Amino acid sequence: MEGSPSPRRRTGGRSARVTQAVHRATLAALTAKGLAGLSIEDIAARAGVNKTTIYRRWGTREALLADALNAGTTRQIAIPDTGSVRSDLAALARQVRDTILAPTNRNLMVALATGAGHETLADLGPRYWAGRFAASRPIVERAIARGELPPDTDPDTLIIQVVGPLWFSVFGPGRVPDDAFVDRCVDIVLIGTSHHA
Amino acid sequence: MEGSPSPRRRTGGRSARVTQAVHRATLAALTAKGLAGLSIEDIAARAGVNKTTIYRRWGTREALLADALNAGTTRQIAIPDTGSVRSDLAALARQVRDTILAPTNRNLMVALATGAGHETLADLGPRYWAGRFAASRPIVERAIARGELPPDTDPDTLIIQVVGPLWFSVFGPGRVPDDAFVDRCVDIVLIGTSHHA
DNA sequence: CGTTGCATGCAACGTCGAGTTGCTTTAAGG
DNA sequence: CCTTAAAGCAACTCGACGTTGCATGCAACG
Repeated sequence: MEGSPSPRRRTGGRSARVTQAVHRATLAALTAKGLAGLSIEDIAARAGVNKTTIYRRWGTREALLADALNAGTTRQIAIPDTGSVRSDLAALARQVRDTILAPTNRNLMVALATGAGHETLADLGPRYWAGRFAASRPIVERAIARGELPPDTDPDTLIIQVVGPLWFSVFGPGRVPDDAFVDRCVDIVLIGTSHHA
Repeated sequence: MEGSPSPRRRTGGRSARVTQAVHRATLAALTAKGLAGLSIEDIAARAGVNKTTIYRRWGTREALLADALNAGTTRQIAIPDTGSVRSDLAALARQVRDTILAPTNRNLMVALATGAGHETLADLGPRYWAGRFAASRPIVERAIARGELPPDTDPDTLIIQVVGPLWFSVFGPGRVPDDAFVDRCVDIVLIGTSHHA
């Protein structure tokens, strides 16, 4: 069994174009209408593709979402490297704030949080965040190397503590963190981390 | 016009029972299935009520949700008063952590965040959080009175900074904050706040 | 350059839940 | 006990979902 010659699958040209268009359309629809009210027919219309194509290639809405998010969140982000932890973190924090304030990304974050229950979408959040943390980690590592932070500082924990308040204030009470608040978040964590050892 | 005698509305007995049953059923359905996949027919079935009743009394799913949440989130929470900020905040933080870890409340939080866009649901989040902050504020005020915190400390900001990392780590990367992490969040903010002045 | 057959487009269909409507039944308010 | 607001019930329309059969197009291979 399986001895048959590889069945000549078609990955180039049109198929690739369709895949890309559908991925884009899925993310667009997701950020526009949120996870609820995300219909395959809508996505098909946005992508300029027939709905049967989507049904045949992805089957369920969840599978499509998972695939689109995996393909879409691979884009890299610029991590600041200014020479000091304080300004690095401040820049990162402002960047995070601006990101989560944009309605587009808001819906995406909420969708990731919502998907934590679903079988198919459960690992999307962790996967996404693993990428973000991996990218941000150097900030802390450089700081440790410079002697600005204790050597046993855990990068991920520190980042969570800086970014957490911003995140919460936006997604919880719905406040818009101003620059002063952002800087305060950075300072408090730096002071607290240094004095903790 | 409007001179007619008050039209004898019927709020007692059956109507009240129906209202309560529907409210309960709505919250149950919400926490069970999330905001997506929240159908009026399902709610009607859970409440043991005919769906036409719901359609006639509330009209849209959003209006029903708004009403049910407003009625449901009025329940009070116990705010710790142990004699020191540190243990007060630690107790509060653990309480928050346990709350957001329960799938039931998870869905509710996500629903509140999701509703930020909708016209009808937009003010539910802020309203809910205003209640929580009002309840938690005394912890900080007592601390200031005791001289444990600088007099110009803003209670809401401090609470955001303590709770934020917990919230983020649960709803973002999906980590489960252990007691050590929770305590660390409290300590860092207290140290940072004291040294900041 | 021609052939093959995989992937897509297209159209029609069955199914199901949402939401509506007219009428009947129950029970609150007097 | 009477009136009538409010709830129940049944049937209906409508639209979106998802499926299926067939025609078309184009990538892969000779």
